[in-house]
Amino acid sequence: MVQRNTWQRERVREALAGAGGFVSAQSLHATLRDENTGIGLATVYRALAGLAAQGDADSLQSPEGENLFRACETRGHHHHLICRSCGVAVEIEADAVEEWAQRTAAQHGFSQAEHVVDIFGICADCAQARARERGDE
Amino acid sequence: MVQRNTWQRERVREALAGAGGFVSAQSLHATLRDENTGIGLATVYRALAGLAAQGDADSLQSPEGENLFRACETRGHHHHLICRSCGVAVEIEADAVEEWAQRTAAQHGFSQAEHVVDIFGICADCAQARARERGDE
DNA sequence: CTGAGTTTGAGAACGGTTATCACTACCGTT
DNA sequence: AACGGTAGTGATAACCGTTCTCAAACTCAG
Repeated sequence: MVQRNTWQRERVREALAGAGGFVSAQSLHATLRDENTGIGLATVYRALAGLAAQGDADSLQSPEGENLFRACETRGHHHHLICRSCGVAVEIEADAVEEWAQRTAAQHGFSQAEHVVDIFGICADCAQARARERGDE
Repeated sequence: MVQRNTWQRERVREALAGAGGFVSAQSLHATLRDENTGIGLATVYRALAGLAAQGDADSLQSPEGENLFRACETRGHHHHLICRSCGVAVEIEADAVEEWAQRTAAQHGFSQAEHVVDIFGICADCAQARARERGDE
């Protein structure tokens, strides 16, 4: 099986890179649809799965159960600080946490430890925007 | 709105406590169905959501996107070390991680930080069981 | 250019979760 | 103990994100 290059895959890669933060496959598909590319939803899912598999994209589950993807600058293992409001994500490295996870797993006799460490919050911009809106509720 | 006590909710609570590790709403429903309780799926979901809301149960998303629930001994915020193979879960406290999460969020201007920190691995028992099976692959 | 074989895209299928709604059962009041 | 307002229940449909299906289109080595 030889992987072939198609313009669709390339567009998905571009769209992902252009998104900036984490985006769902659905919204990525919507974006591409707006550009009249006619790319199918299934293709977007396939492309994203491929990108994630080769490490060009990072994926995580949102609290709502959606899979979110992001083009990753930092190859390899790292974590994210994600804005619940606008989706912007900051890549964070946490050697201390890596170490803690391994140590904790070992202490309890667990092997092959993997961990999920992500922080969700409201970024400074969104916090300001919200402060301005205050007064409705 | 006054919360009423029903035997269904009680059965869900018992079943959850009896499960030991993390279980999905679906499998909990299946278990209860096997006992000829006739409890509906919707009721199981409602009961679990209620338990989770009052802090009597803890929920997390499995990598497959299911919501898993577990009766929690430790009230309040804590994390889990979960066996990928048998589902058994160990409650872990990680003040250092809490602190790290808050600090990291603050450093990047994020507020209202929540975090997801869970470790998945293979527990000692399952690791042994697997070692015994080795030779197939 | 040609042909084998991968990829695509529309829609169906799927699995988990939530909403709907008529009916039931809980529980404070009488 | 009977009553009645109302929260809870359960069968089913609706929903939503994701994956599968399959004929047609496209890619690329030869």
